[in-house]
Amino acid sequence: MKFRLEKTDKHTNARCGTIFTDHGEIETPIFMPVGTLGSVKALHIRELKDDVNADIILGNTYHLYLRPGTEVLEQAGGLHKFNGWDRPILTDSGGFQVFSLAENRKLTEQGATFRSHIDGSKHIFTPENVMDIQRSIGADIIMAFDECPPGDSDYRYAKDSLDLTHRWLDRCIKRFDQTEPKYGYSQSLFPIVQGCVYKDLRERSAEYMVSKDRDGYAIGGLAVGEPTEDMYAMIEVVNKILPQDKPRYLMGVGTPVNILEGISRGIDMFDCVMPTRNGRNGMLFTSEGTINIKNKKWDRDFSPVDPNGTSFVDHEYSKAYLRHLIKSNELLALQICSIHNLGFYLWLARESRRRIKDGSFSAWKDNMVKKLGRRL
RNA sequence: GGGGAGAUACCAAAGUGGCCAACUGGGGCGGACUGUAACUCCGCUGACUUAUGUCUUCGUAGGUUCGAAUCCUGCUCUCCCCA
Repeated sequence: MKFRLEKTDKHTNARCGTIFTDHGEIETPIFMPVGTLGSVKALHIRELKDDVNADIILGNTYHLYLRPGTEVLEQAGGLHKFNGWDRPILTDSGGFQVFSLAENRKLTEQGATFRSHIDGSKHIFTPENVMDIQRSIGADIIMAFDECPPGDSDYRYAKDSLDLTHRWLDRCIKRFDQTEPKYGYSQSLFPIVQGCVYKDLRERSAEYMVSKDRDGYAIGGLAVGEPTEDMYAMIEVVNKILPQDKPRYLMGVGTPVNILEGISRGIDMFDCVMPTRNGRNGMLFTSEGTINIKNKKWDRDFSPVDPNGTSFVDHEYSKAYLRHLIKSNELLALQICSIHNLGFYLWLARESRRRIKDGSFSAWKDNMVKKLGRRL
């Protein structure tokens, strides 16, 4: 995997570039739809490609390991062959799942033990087996196994957690570098900067990650309960240290405003469940603000779902019809909402890229941030 | 014609003397959701009120009782079975 930095904004730290993988190019800034179980919920690959126009999607180590399991994935020839997606894939390591399944987890130096949410069976993740599993899944970009502490962790906990994440990273890298890809194309391992909301920890973590000289770097442990301003501050702290010539991935973030603020602070890659999950729950993101399509006020609004939208669902369906579908529990509603939201997120990333290129990003972004926070 | 059962809030359905403005579903209204255990979760849903509270409700008209959705009587309506 290679990254080419193409332009940096004059007024902000925003930048654009291209990531080259064996499954194709990714133009940054980019938003990556989340496809936890090997599928972006409610969408066909055709819609992802032709309508949403996603360059890369995510998969999740934790979920895919539990089901269908690495044997099936290996027999299939990797996740790309299994799900038919021939563009790049990134897999998360499962570190976040260990955090979000807090009741069942147990962290030790060796790794994390947890119980399957499917059948209650006991499992262990270690830096080594998480690398092996991600080799079997075969994503183009794979993530280090980290601990993701809660946003309100105290300094002591944050520091111990960070040290553990760093020791685990060394083991991840060792195992990764000792093993080969299984399907004939290359994979890249991204370390994950942690450190909660503590500046010195974040700086130390970023410096440690950079010393490992990998193809790209992720910032994790943000948008996990800490104030938004703290999140922005941490991004700034970390991005001062991360190298210019490598992509930076802000994990799990976020709202459209979060993404614009992230871009203007030098983030290149984002992922978030928000467009799909919130979409399935009736929340639509538009360039004018946020809509709860379930609200009664839309029941006779026959205007298009989003007149400014880029996907066909935005023009083919009306708000009133979409409201009717979601109130009636029709599956089509989930599809329309998900396509719309992903289309919007991808548009937001592409428009940012275009604006960075032509020099109009800063003013446009300030104006967009004002509009995007609105509730319609 | 004979026999039986029942009428409770938007719908369905508990409740058979005080803890009942009334369980529980559904529907309705609103909210939440940030590296997806999520077509999920959480509120509200008689009226007025921020709330305490006050007022009006369990087919209908009376009655018994300190007290009635609950007991008694009349009326109205609905359903089932047999002819």
